[in-house]
Amino acid sequence: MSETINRPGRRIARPATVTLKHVAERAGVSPITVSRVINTPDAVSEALREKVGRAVEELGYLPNRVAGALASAESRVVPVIVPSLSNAVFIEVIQGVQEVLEVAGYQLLLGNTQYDLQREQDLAATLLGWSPAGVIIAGLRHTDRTRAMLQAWRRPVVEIMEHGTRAIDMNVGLSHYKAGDAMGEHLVSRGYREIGFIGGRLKADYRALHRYKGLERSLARHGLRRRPPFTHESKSSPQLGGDAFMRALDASPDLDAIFFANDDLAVGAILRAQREGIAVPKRVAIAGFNGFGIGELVQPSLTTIVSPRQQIGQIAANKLIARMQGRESGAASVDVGFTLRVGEST
Amino acid sequence: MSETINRPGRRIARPATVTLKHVAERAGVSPITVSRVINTPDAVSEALREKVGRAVEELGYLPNRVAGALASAESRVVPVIVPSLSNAVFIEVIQGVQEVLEVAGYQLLLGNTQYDLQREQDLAATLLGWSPAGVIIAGLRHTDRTRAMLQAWRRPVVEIMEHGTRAIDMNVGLSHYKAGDAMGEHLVSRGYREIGFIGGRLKADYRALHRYKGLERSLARHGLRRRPPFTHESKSSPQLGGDAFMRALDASPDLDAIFFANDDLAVGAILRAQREGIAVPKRVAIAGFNGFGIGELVQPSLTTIVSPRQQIGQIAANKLIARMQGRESGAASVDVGFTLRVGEST
DNA sequence: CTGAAAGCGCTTACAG
DNA sequence: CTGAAAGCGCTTACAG
Repeated sequence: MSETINRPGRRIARPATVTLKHVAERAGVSPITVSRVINTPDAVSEALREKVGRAVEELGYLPNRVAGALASAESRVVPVIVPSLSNAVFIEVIQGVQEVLEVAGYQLLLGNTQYDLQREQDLAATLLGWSPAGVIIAGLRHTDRTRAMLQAWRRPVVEIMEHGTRAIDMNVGLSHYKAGDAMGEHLVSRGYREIGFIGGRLKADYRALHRYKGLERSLARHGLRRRPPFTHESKSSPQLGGDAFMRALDASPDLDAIFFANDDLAVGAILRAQREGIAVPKRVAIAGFNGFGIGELVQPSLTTIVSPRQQIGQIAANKLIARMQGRESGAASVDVGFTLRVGEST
Repeated sequence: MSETINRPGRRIARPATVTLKHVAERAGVSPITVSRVINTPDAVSEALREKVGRAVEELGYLPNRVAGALASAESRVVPVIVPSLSNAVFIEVIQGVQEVLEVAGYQLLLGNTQYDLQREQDLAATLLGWSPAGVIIAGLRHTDRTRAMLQAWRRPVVEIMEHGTRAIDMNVGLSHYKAGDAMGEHLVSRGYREIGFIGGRLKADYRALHRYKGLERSLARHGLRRRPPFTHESKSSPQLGGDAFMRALDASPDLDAIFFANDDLAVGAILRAQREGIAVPKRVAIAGFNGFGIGELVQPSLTTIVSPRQQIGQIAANKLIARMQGRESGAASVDVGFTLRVGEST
């Protein structure tokens, strides 16, 4: 299956690939025509479609997307750059993006920054080298170079997860600050007065920090005590949530409610409380953020803020595709909002 | 930022991109040299590296990976084709793959077949068009054309999740049949005699079916009653697990143990049992498959089979990279095995 | 509806 | 350690 080609100044052994040219020869048409049959079948006669289709079949031709991308200066690939894959939130967003991209014939190129903005910058540089049709990237916060790079790039960019002004191009997300504030209001309205916050890596996960800040604002509004967050450095998990919960109660026995940075932690706390015989919400109330299904099943069920995760991915992908296809994509910035889901835990 | 180029038979408006040539001019060297500095910096003098590096900086040059891939007939991209993104198992596998690929400088191209082998075939055809360096694909079962396509392809392929003979190339996984058998043996040894199985979409998710078959074999060995599986058509979730659990007990009150196709379902059943006041394992034992962390936190803790998911991804990626770099990758086929984790639920 | 020519931005395989 | 020439497999922008 391998042939050696000899030409002046060149001698290479490449696997004998079936190319557009071979298909064209077989079908007795020009390569251009084959290209058309493949890319814009509607602009071509039925007879041609059939003739070329047969040649494609017989030769087992696989279009070389790389060559196509180089010639057209655009590939049907969309990088999705997220800070983490261990957080189910991003998985659901990716799912939403993937669903929509697939239907439109685009491929998803996965980038994981691990909450590191420098890594994000390197990743963005590499991924832009693929001439993608557009980019979806988590967050509004980037290095100056990343921003400059994406801004200078002349293709659609959607920043997701948080909603704000000053987006590079398009933006789909919600206000984490308002979400934290809303949870604060809920807890206060339920009569809780000694309210704490548990969350990890708040420097990197600044959206979680915004939720904390929102909570703080709400507490300040009611003249309640604002405590520093109980933090940790490992990635969130139910196990960690349970441990952090016990530590926090130990350190601050006066706490009567805890807002967790996410549902993973909060669900872990509820399960741990159950095991330890700590009454929730009687001894201490527990609240989360995300709205994962499991929160409705644990006992007591979890009060949490539901973010429309999959929807964020879908909207972002749809806006991207609209713009890539030259259609209008609606408002540049979309606030998808959030919902407070009150469970038994508060 | 856009220039119009006029040449015989051609007139296009393309954004003015900085290319290798521009960098070469700026640095006063040839494009080949720039290419070397970028791709094999060790094979180049310190002075050159600096000179070229400066030009790259000044011009904000981003290497065009598409052109590179076309010229070298290989891209530093690896498609990972999985049947689902809503199943955490595949997420963890993807995480493992991603970690390893990133370090080696490869990008992950995500493919989701939605448990549809025809879609898998189309996806594989498209993704091979990207001249990837290798392919990771879930399962040993594919359409004949997919198999033929991957077999004819002259680059490394790793089939993951299940272990078996007759792999296309390399294989990393475990025997789901043996896992089901092992769980059967465990349940029988605990004294359970009326053992059921709950799992969905067993035709598509044939690995879950293998676990059921393994259970059946174990039951047959002990002369115990083999029941048809309780199935459903929606995707697995704790919510669904709880519902299916109630339905199964309703339909077959004599059940004294249930093996769930996965931990999502089993955890849901445990939480539901708790709400309904059904004693686990006294009234009915519950077992799962996966080994997710949450299973250790629910009450009673879940007996399950732990599959090394992240490890599967890592091993697969490492084998791929070894082969792509021309190194030996060890055995073509790796059985990663599984562990029975006995909790309080059996 | 169909085709000839040129070019996309790199890398390869030599020679020096 | 460095460079000139050719080519990777497509698509674009015309003309017919």
